[in-house]
Amino acid sequence: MKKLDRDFYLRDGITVARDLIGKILAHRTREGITKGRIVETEAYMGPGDKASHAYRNTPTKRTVVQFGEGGFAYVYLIYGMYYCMNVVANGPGVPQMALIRALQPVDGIDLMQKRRGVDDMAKLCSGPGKLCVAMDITKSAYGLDLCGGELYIEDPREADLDIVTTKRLNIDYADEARDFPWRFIEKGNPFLSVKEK
DNA sequence: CGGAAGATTTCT
DNA sequence: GAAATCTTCCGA
Repeated sequence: MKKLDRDFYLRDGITVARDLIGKILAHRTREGITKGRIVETEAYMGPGDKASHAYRNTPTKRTVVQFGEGGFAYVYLIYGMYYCMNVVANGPGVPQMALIRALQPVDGIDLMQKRRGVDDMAKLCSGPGKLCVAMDITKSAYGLDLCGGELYIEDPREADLDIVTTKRLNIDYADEARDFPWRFIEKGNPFLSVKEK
């Protein structure tokens, strides 16, 4: 299977987020390799997007990788308990990214079950915090090059995916940014973080 | 320098 | 519905 190359990431955050649907996220660790098919993402567009950590357009120790070149992993701790994995999009100086919200387990499922302490496939990676536990993505993955051999994304070249666009979740504080239609999911997929109504 | 709040999950 | 518990932002 072909790895996504740098050019894929050097586009705007919305395009990258939408195109990531159906791709395979892979993480190679000492214990073994885990892979998951991306079924849900959200785009965060930096300045002008109040839900983004880069809203103020000033790099901090935590967000500095967002301001670098696309194709790197942005991992951060949320609520002091869980990690969330993002893919940096666009070129240097443009803090846009795609948050990976849900995966469909593909490889290393026994490893995921062991890390999560859960057997139910549908609950292994159905949320940003969960999938990071299942894939063993922690701050040590911060800033990894997705074009490298440890953490990367493969392209299975699936055709005719049915992608649905919705509003983003859990950002009620972000005023008008709440209503931006920047969440992308594969229609009808049973591994989404929130079930379709 | 101190307090507040958040791109979440899990259990009651 | 609340707790767990870290990083960052903003006001004093």
